[in-house]
Amino acid sequence: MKKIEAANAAEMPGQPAKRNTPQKAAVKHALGEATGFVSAQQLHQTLKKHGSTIGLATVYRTLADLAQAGEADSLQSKDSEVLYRACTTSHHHHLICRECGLTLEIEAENLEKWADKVATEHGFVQPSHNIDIFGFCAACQSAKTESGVAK
Amino acid sequence: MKKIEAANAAEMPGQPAKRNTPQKAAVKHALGEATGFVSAQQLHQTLKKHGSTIGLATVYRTLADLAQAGEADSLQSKDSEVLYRACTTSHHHHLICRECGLTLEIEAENLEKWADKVATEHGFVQPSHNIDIFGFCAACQSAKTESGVAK
DNA sequence: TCTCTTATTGACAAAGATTCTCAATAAGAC
DNA sequence: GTCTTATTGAGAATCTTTGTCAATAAGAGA
Ligand SMILES: [Zn+2]
Ligand SMILES: [Zn+2]
Ligand SMILES: [Zn+2]
Ligand SMILES: [Zn+2]
Repeated sequence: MKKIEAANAAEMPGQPAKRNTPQKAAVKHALGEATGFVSAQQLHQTLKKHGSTIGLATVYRTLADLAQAGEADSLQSKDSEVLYRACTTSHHHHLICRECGLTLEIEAENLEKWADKVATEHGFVQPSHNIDIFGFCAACQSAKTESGVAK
Repeated sequence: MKKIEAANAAEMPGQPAKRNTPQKAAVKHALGEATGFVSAQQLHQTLKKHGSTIGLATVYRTLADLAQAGEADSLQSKDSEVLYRACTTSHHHHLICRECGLTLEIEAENLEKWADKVATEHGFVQPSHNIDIFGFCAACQSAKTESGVAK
């Protein structure tokens, strides 16, 4: 029969208690090692390549948890898959070419502050953000113009 | 045999000439009508509901074109689908609760300028951006704390 | 207006990504 | 150790997005 000793101190209406497992640690570590954004599938491959027998579903679950906990940021790739990045990684944003995919890293101290301030002002905690700028790079720009597809 | 009179003025190495079709117009219109972000599937449903016999693939293709042309912004939903929004819609950003999904609209004139400036400075044209802030709203925050799942 | 070339479309298949199911396993508390 | 149950892995099941291809119809030119 079930023990109903709930009132002690760490769960009740909320979610059940989380457990620490080597799988979660592995995903977290792998995400940290990765440079830039990576997909769940990629991480799974990497982990297996390093000997882990972790399941794909677990990678997805862990990544989703990390994102929800604000420990990872996610982004949508052109290839219709979700990419993740550890939040600790030197934080920066991207300027991406809609045509060729060229990506430049952007830093903006003020922006970081602004984002956190907005969140805080509205009573939100553990703020994080997704900021990406898109456009057509100089190269693709001229390529288009030259080929007559101009304006 | 093919006519090779290319050199006249509007295509050559680039893409073939685009054509205007009622389908494209319909998607564009539906996207404009929509309030906020919508998925390709949603738009397809809406269009069919309004009598259109447009194909799902066409909706996807058109949406992709619009996004590429900078006429629509896209965003990744929690439900792993891509959401689109007509660029004309009064532009603003979102502060989203990672727990309950509560979404607040954020406006920031300076930010818009900043984003466009960054793009321009790096030689990019037709700039657009995705800026979203995440966090846990006050309600979800206290809910967690109370339930002991706190920190 | 009539023709001709070919971009576009729609239905369906195919590919992928993400989630679900469930029996087996193993944290974590006692 | 023992017990409860969160977590896991494998595979099925879903679902979103893309590719295929014959049929259709813009748009340019006659
Ligand atoms: Zn480019
Ligand atoms: Zn930032
Ligand atoms: Zn909330
Ligand atoms: Zn903006």
